[in-house]
This record gives sequence, C-alpha cells and structure tokens, in this order.
Amino acid sequence: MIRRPTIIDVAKAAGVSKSTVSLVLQASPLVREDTRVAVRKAMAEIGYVYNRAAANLRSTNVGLIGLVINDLRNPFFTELATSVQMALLARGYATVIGNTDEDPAIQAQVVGSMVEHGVSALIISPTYGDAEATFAPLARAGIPVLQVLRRVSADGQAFPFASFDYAHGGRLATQHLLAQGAHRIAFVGGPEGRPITAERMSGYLAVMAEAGLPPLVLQGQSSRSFGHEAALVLVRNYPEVAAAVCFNDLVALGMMAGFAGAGRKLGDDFGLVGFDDIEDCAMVFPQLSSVRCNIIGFGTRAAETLLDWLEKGMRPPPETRADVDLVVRASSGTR
Amino acid sequence: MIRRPTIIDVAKAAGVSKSTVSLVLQASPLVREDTRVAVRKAMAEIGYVYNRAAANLRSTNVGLIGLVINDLRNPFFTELATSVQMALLARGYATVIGNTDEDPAIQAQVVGSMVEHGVSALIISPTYGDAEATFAPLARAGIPVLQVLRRVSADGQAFPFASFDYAHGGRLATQHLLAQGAHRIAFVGGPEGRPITAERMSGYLAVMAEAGLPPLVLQGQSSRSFGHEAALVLVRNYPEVAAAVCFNDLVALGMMAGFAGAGRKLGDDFGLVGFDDIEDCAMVFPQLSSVRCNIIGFGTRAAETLLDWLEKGMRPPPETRADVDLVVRASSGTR
DNA sequence: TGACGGATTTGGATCGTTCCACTAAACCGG
DNA sequence: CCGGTTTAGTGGAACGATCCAAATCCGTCA
Repeated sequence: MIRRPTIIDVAKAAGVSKSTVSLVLQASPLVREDTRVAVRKAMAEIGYVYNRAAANLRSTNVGLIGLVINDLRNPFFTELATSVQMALLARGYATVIGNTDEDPAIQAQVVGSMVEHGVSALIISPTYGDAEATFAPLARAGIPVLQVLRRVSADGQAFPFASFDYAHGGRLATQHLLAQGAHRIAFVGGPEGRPITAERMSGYLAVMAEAGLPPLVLQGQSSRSFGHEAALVLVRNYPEVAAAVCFNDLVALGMMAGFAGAGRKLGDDFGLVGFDDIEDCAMVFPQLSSVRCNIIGFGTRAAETLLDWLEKGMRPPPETRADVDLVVRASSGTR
Repeated sequence: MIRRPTIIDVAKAAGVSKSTVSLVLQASPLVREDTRVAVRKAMAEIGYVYNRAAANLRSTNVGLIGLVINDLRNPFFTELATSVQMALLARGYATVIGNTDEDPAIQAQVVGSMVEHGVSALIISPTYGDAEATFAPLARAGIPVLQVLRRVSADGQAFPFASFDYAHGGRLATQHLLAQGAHRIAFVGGPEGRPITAERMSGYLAVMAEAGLPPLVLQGQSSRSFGHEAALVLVRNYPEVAAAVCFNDLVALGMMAGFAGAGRKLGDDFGLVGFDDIEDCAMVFPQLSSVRCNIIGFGTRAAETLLDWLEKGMRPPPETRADVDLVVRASSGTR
C-alpha cells in the first residue's frame, strides 16, 4: 500500500513551500488567491487527506467534543445525543458519541479513550457507580466537563451539573391527577436510592402530603417490563388506586400494556401520567399524558454552555435546572 | 494552565529513558517486572495521560473504529450501534459513533472528520443521496469500510455490503397471514424507490402472486405516524382487507394505535405483522408479531468481519445476507 | 578471568503538522 | 532614489510518541 500524501507532497506538486500549504489549510488571508487555487488543485490531484493527529500534536484544540451516554437504547438519551450533536455541528465542532451501557468500567474506558484522543471538552450523562475511575482522569486532563441529567461526581465546581426541575414536574403531574378527581394516586417505578428517583418522587410526595392523602410507592426498574408488572400488582392488590404518576414514560407505556391486558381502561378507569414526554407518548392509544422535558432545547443549551466555557472561559454555575411542563393527553382522563 | 506531562517527564520521574516508558505503555514483554512497576507508579504520581495523537503520527493503526448511523432515534439502529460497540470493545477497539440524521452533507462531514482522526476502519449504514461525497474520500483513505443495511455505493468490491434476507422475511410474514385465513392482505409503509422497500415487499408480492391474490400496497414513510394514517385509510376505504404486512415495526405500532382508536380489534378482526422485531413488539398490547432480524447477532458479526478484514486482510464477499425468522405473537391472530 | 549471549535499556531519527522569525518583493510618500 | 511599511511566502524548530540499531547488564561457561 502506498503512503498517504502529506502537505510536503502537496507543496512539491504546487511548487510552493509546506508552510504555504499549511496556511491554505487554515484558510489564512495571508495567501494570494491564485496560489490558494493552485494549492487546492494540487491537493485534489494527488488525493491529499488532512492528518489531524499531526496537527493536534502542535496545537491542542481539536474541535472534537465527547458525548458520553449511559444508555443509547433509551430514546430519551438518543434524543439528547442527537440534539447535542446538531448544536455542536452548527458551531463547527465534531462529536464523538460513546455508550457506556450503565457500566462504570466501560465508562472509564470510554472516557479514557476520548481524553487520549484529545477531545477538547466533554458532556457526560454518567453511570452510577465508581465515579473516581471516570472523573479523576478528567480532572487531570483539565478539560471542560458538563454533567447532565445525573450528578455522579459531587464536585459541582469542577464538573457543573445541568438537569431538569424534576421535583416541579412531579408536583405538576400529581396536582393534575388530583384535579381530575383521583384520590388514591400511586408513584410507580424509579430505581431505588438514586437522586433522580428522589427528585421525581419528591414533588409527588409533597403534593400528596399537602392534600392529606397517603402515598403509595412501587419502586423498581425504569423499564417497560417493570411497568407491566406494576400494573398487574395494582389491579390485583390495590384496586382502589385510581391513578399513577410514573417514574418515566417507559414505565408508563409498560403499565398501559398491562392495563390493556387486564381489561382496565385508561382515561376512564385509571389516570396515568408519564415522565419525559418521549415521542412514543403521542403515538400510542390512548395518548399518554407526560411531564415534558424539552430535551432538544436542553441538549442545545448544554452544547452552547459547554462551548462558551471552552471558547470564552465562561464556567457555568455548579447547578442549572431547566423548566418542565405537563402535557395533558387522553391517558389522564378527559373529565 | 500547566503543560500535560509527557513520557519524558515520566521517564525522568522513574529514572529510566523515554524508550522504556514507551515499551511499558505498549505492554511489551521486554521490560523487567520491577521497572515496569516503577514506571507505572511514576505515571500515576505525576498524572500522566497518554497522547494518542502523537502515537498515531508514527504508527498508523489507532485501534479506533468509526460507526456511522443514519438515524440514531430509530431503535433498530441504536441496537445495532450498541452491539457493534460491545463487540469492538471486546476485541480492544474503541468506537466513535456518528449520527447523520439522514443528511448526506452531514454524513460527508462526519465521515471526513473520522478519516482525519485516523479511524482504522468504518462501519456505515449510509444515508440515501450523494454517495460520492462520502465514499470518494473513503476510497482514497484506503481503509476497510463495511456498508450495512443499505447499499448506497454500488461498488461491492471496495465497500462490501451486509444486510438481512429481507425478501425471505416478507415471504414468511405473508405466508403466515395466509395460513391464518386472511385473503386480502396489504403491504403498508416503506419509502418509495428504496432498495430496502423493494426487498421487503418482493417476498410479499411473490407469495400473493403464487396464491393468485391481488396485492394492495400503501407506500409511505417508515414512521409511526404514517402507520396511524394508513390504519385509518384501510378502515375507511378497504374494509375487506383483513391483514397487513408492515414495512417495519414503527409502522405496525402506528397502525395499532390507529386501529385501537377506530375500535378495530387486532388478532381477531385484523392480522398484523411488523418487521425488525424491536423491543417494543413484546411490550405492547396485543403483542406484535414481527419478522425478527437478530440485530445483536448481526452487529456482532459485522464487527468481527470488519476486524478480520483489518487485522488479517480477510476481505468479506461483496454481499452477505443474514437469516431472518418470524416471531408469531397475538397481533396476527390466535386461530 | 574474560568472552559469550540473552535480556534489558537507550539515544536519536522520524512521523506530518503548526508556529515563529525572517526574507523578498512590491509599494509609497517625500 | 531612499527608508519604511505592507504583502506573500519560506525554512526550521517544535509537538510527543514509536521504532530501530546499538549499548549495557549480568549470569554462564570454558
């Protein structure tokens, strides 16, 4: 196999020095128009491909941003990934996406690999578990890192955190179901002992306490299958429960399937509100009410925050919360 | 900000030469155990981070594989991405995932950026549209590239293609619905003029022709919303149609919502078979029959094929088709 | 003891860019 | 015609690793 051409080959072909070729590559105004054209032509002719590794060796800022996602199969995260990538692209940065599949060891490896490849900054939705192995190398690398959606490293100064105002979302959902006339309302799903579960539940608990009603919490996986099971449990053991706030939409969708199988009719017999408002919510029957987190807006803002930090040194505050609102659809009753 | 430590700093701290440090980094068997330990200790102490850009400058193979996905929001592709990444990781390669969002311009940019960063090989599920801008630089770079799921560059020698035996899947689905007693069977969804639509439809058309039955095709987007519309069209305009083979599961899920809204009962009144067998199929009610494409197996095999090509020079055949089978669930009738 | 040879270790060249200090030529006003 | 300024282009020194040929250890054996 033949060697890849370098700027020196281009320089020879165009009859200029390698420095001039370099200037052309950087779109510098220092080169005359006709030499620029000649150099470009030479590049096209000999099939020159820019070697970024060599360039990075001299100047550090690569224009590469890392995005670490803990679960690429969850639509919520893919939507985030998509929006972040588009926003970064719009400002001229390339994105590398890494998936950790909720495995701290893989996360450490993925982050390590990104740092080695010289990403200039990182957005990470971290996996719970050994934070040290992931964040210590990041601290050493000294690049801007934004934690989103989950705060795993408590060091908000080094790793600012951005998420949604989940507690408020929980309030909205519960208040809405109360207003629909439900009294016994359950909270379903959410992995135990995780901050995000506590946040989403806290609004529910607060509203129930204010209304003087006893709470009922069924914790568990944030998956469809858990929602399915939970629906059957409710039907069997808690027939008096008339509504539920779900930890997320996947749980709610699982519950919908469970209720459908058990012959319980959503909207009329039972009010259901999900969390996240993923695309599927409007696509199922009956349509699912959900606490909307504007993921696209959030991802876009996260990307811009990160770039402002990287380019202008504007370090974001340790904690940022984005607004949420409630989208009322058929699943929570039409009364 | 202080300079990142280099192997020379490590070498000084450990009292050895930079070459020795380099050997330690490459886990070479040439270094004595205690010097290795000393070097590792020095690295940890001064917080050394490997600089891959510098390494790549000398030795080309980076251990970085690119994965280009056309739609990261489609669960089918995320499952593929996840499995490919895991398989590559298992063989010691890091993966960078890029999303093109079905935009040929973004695809060209993403691929260009990956080539510049020196990926050693690429798996791409390409976007339809300007193939030249994407594949010409890849041909020049001379790295192994595998087209999966979609064949956009016709050059199967340079860019081997791997996909599923979709035509066979279409046959299986249609034969099954016939066996369930349906006579009027529609084919719903699938973007017009795309090879994949033709493939999936061809099995359906063949079986209908063999059975002497007239086909009915409703082409359109491969989205839930199109499925929703199509269901309403069928109910209104073609009440005699008793079953449908869908272009993919998203269409089928959309149809399910449409039928539920129109009060038509799946399984009894209407038989439905999807395509892809994404996770949702088993999670909705009634559960959706689907042509299963073992994506995880496919992704794993694609990764291995690519690495065999890269490491051992075993170039794959121009075209590979993976087996599919039919998963029968409640949506296609229980008779 | 000293030559031998396998196991370790080392210095220097090298990879393809960018950056910097510098030159050559063109231009300009007095 | 001269010194000074601007414009366009140049050569060489980095950058931080790898690779290779050569040097150095050190235990063995004649």
